Amino acid sequence: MPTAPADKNPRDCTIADALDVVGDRWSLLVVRELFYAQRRFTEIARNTGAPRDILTTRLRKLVEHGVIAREQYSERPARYEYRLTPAGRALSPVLLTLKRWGHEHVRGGADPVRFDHSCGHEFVAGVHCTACGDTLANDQLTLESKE
Amino acid sequence: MPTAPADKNPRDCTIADALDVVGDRWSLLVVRELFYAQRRFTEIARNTGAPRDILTTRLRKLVEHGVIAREQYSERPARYEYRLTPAGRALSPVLLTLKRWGHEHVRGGADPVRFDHSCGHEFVAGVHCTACGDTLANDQLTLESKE
DNA sequence: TGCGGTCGGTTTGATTAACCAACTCACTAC
DNA sequence: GTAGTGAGTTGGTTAATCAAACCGACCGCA
Repeated sequence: MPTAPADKNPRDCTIADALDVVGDRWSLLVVRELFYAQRRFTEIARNTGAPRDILTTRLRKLVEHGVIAREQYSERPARYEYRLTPAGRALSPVLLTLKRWGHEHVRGGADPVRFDHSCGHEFVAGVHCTACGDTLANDQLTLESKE
Repeated sequence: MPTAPADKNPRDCTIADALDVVGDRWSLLVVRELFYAQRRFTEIARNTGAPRDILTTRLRKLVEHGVIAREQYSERPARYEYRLTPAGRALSPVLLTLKRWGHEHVRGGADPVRFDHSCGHEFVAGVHCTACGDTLANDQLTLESKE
């Protein structure tokens, strides 16, 4: 990866922007559950392990940032479920690259959860340049900070 | 955040494993700085905005998990710097997908930091299946949980 | 010999957030 | 009418966070 000039204040950076929204212990696990089509508060709480009050604040924050949407599925009693918005669905590359990293560099052995790709093989995420299609290798990126 | 709340992670999942290591507000920003070759405590503190004491605990945790290494670069006075290990370098796909998401779904407008790929175009990260090479599209993944 | 500055932290003390258990409210089903 | 469920709230406690000050070992300069 590229090198950057030493600035004096925290960087103006879209990685930081992304982390402001999903850079805590629970948010990405909530998004994971919604990818698994677990849309209900209680299911999400159970599958993530997040305390219920924290989950409440995280869900609100994610709704506020347009990552998920809260929809009523029952009038009486009032019951709600959560769904990914397009912005939320766009997080799949982040989850898939994290999954691979967690598998290869945190946990050894077999991954307890496998995704199969429509090509017939297990899905393992790789990253490529959307312009030329080449898989990313070391030292191929140059920083172009804009003034 | 440092301590994972007593094994409350009901889903056995390598995404959660990854987040146990880098799923807090500062860790990925630290890794970002190391990608930018900012290796010193003071530089990392300045460029991330992390409080110095928090940075101390995060750096120790990342060393502990093998993401970064602490190396002495001066005997007297004793001075240290941090470097990415191969595991740390393997986080680039996570940072690049987060960067794209932050740009497209959190901040509008131009990305303040651009990477240029060796192909001559701006680098925008895409995700593909490492088996067949196809770019990921919706509804191509099937869950294969193993019991 | 003294003065200012750097580096890599640690300490302090106040604020904030996370956590957990128990509780509510509005129902449904028995 | 008792039990259970879903989606949260509430209260009390612990733990993490933060900004700012402090520290020790140097280094450069005069």
